[in-house]
Amino acid sequence: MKKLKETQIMNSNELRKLFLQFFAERGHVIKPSSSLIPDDATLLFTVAGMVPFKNYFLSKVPLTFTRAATSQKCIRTNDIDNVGRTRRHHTFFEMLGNFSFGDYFKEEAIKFHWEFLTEVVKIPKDRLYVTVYLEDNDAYDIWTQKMKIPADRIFRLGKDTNFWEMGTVGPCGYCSEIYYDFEGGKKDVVTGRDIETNDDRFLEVCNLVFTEFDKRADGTLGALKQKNIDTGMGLERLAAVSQGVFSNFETDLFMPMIKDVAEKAATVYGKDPKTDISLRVIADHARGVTFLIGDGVLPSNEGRGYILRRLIRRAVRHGRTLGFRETFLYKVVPVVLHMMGEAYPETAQRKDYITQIIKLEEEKFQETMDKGLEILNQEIEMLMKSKTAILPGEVAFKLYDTFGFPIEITEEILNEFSMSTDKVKFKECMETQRETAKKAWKGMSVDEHAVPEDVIKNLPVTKFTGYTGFSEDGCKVLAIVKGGKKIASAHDGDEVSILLDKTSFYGEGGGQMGDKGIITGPDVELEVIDTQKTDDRYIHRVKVIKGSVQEGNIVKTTVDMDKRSAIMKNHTGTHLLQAALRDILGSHVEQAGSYVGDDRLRFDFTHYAALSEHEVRLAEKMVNKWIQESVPVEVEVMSVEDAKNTGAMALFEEKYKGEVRVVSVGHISKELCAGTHLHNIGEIGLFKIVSSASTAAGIRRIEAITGDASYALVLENEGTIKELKTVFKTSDTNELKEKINKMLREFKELDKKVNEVKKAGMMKDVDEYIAQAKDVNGTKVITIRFTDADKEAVRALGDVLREKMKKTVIVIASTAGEKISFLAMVTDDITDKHDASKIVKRAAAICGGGGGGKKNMAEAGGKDASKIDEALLEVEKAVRG
RNA sequence: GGGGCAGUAGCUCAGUUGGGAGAGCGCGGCGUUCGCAACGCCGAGGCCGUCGGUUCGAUCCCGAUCUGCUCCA
Repeated sequence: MKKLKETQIMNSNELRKLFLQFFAERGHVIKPSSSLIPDDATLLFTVAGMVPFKNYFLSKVPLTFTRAATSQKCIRTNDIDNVGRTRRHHTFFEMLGNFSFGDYFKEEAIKFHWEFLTEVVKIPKDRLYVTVYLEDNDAYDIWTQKMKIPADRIFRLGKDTNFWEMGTVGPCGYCSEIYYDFEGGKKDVVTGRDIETNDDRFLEVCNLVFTEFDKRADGTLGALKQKNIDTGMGLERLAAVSQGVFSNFETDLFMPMIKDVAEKAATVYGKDPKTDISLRVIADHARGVTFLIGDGVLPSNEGRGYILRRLIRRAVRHGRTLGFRETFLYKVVPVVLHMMGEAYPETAQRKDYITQIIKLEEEKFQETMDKGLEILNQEIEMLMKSKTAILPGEVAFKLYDTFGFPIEITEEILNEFSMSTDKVKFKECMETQRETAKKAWKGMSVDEHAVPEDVIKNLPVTKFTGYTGFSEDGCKVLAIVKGGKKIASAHDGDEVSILLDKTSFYGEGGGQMGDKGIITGPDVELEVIDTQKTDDRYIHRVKVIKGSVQEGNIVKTTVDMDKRSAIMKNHTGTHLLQAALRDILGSHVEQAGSYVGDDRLRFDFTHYAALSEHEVRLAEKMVNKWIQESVPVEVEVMSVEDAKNTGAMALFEEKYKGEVRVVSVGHISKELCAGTHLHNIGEIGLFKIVSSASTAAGIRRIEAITGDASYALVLENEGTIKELKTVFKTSDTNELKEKINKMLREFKELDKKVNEVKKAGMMKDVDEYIAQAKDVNGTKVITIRFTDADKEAVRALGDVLREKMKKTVIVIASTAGEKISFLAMVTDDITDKHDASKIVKRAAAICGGGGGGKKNMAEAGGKDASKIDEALLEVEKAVRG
């Protein structure tokens, strides 16, 4: 390992701080790292530093600042298989970035970064190379003329590396990158191709993106309204350069975990390439899972939770190659947070919770592994018997696909038996699975009620007036949309979406469902079925009941008051429930989703164990106690910073909006929330929890009702009990319980007795039946007829007879209501001559039925009861042959 | 969103040409024993996830649905 004397060695905490400080001094607003879960449904994770600023770049929100800088935590899993094998691939990483929204452009961006790298981090200039886009003369000139970079250190490269675009259309632009030369001081000639391909030697330290174009659908480039700067400098790479190590993993960001895990596995990093990979994977994934859980992701079978689960399982799997057989990953969390706690105090605070979740998931994976091992061992046994050494690929795939047993472990174990698996076939199975999933995905239909983006973008933000009132007069119709297209007017019976300049209808958001109600105009009446919200534009889904409506009309919005007030009761109730749960279970309880409707409320929250009956009752009791105190609800509008200072709970990621609403209920609860709330919690009435369940490991769900709904439930329950009391002829509830219990007990006993008596009744005649036996060609035949006999008793009788007799055919016919059933038995000594199944079939056929069974015992049914005797005679014929 | 597997006693599970619901552990009682461990004997405990279809008859076959596990997106 080559130490670079010239570069000042700095630890990553210092580097992060210096970067932000550097840009703060240059007029940038420093934003805290946004959550790994972006406020953007199209993205699974925050994959780059610019993600939280997406709406700024797209001019979707008004700018309150034009320069910003962040150290942003990111997750990328697209080339997860490379993690651990290379020096640079990570799932979790931090991106240092500075951004300009229509403020400074190329020159400053270049100057800032050059200055930061050479003067703050003190990287020698002769170790740095620069790239620009082929046609970007501006950037080229800035580098050569203003920055005085020799021309032989600048390369013009193509689209792959130096042109940035977000998708097929939209903002895009040229990039300029700065590379670090690990082998600086060599006298050889460096070419652009070296920079592109020799990543052992040249490391991209930062990427400066100059967004100035708007790519149209036809591929041509237009000018963007505002020119933006988006830069990214990987902290891990910067640390490697500053600390003079080739691999990111050898920096202080990873070594503590690697050392810790190596020590516990009784090995040393650098000893064996195979264990080194595992150590790196674990160090990397430990960071990823810590922050994912810290940001509220929980292991599950889909979406983000699934990625998290995969990371945990990959790490555990690599732990196995290091020799761990017990849980170990959760013990790495404190090491991660020891390093990162300074920069991410909120995550460090949740250490116990994160540890707990990982431990649970590790244990769960242990279970699925045990299960898989069992199956694999059976397969191996079969292979040994058949003297083959190759496990079919389909079997390996099934083990993986159905039972979640990792293919690597399958291979590892097979190896111990000098066996292998058909990996080609395995991959084939994987591919078909992938394709079928993709095909099914394409079949998704687009929402026909969706309002196209260009309509939204050209309208002003809707003013919501519904916090204070239910109806609003003088609202102007700005757009009417049907089937994804803007239309001029809508008429009787039409179902359309309508956008207004202001409205009293709440658009679905923050778990609270959208309002319903009516919109009326001079000669129109619209029924509002639902209200949605996109980029702060409220979309009313309406049905035209009467008349017609057109753009420019002035209308009045009137929310369905009964429904809305039920929603408000449920929403304020949800806040109280959360407060109670945090009080009872602990501060790790956090909202993991919610639904606030007019019928009920549903609250999902993080908690590692199922709630006991007692805890549920306790929460309910606590909420009701508060309600009886009739505490007023206060709403304050303030800046995000002020809100945080008051200690309000931010349920969701702040959205870089100027102002937020803080909803507080006395000393009980204080949350950032855009929903509609009551004036006083006393209005809730009775708060009743109706169910407590789990939706995934580590996540619980409580459903509750309030107001009229909970009162209705009480009435209903009361009615049921009253009815029961009438039936059981008692007026006392305790007596009712006793009576029911007593009755159940008695019924069971009676049922038993009746069966016994029936059985005994049949049994007492056993000797008589035996005496009745007819001899048919040397075989005895016993036929019996019962009415209303118990099936079990009939069988018992048959058993007794069969045991007592030899060379005998027994057929018992019995009726139960309309139906007839036959039971035929043949003693074991003559099953070679007579078949109970055949006999019973012949007999049942007479009565219009069929049946069958085994040779010594068979059953059949029939319909025509008048022919039972005839059927029994048929038995004799059958025996006769 | 799509596919695979599973759902049977308190727990872990077995149960095929569709025809009498089982084992082990645990629990209760009795016994051998000074006592414990151990063993033996007896016993309680089941709408075979839910609903529908086929059938004379379904734990079993078919369909739907719910729940859990798992892979893919």
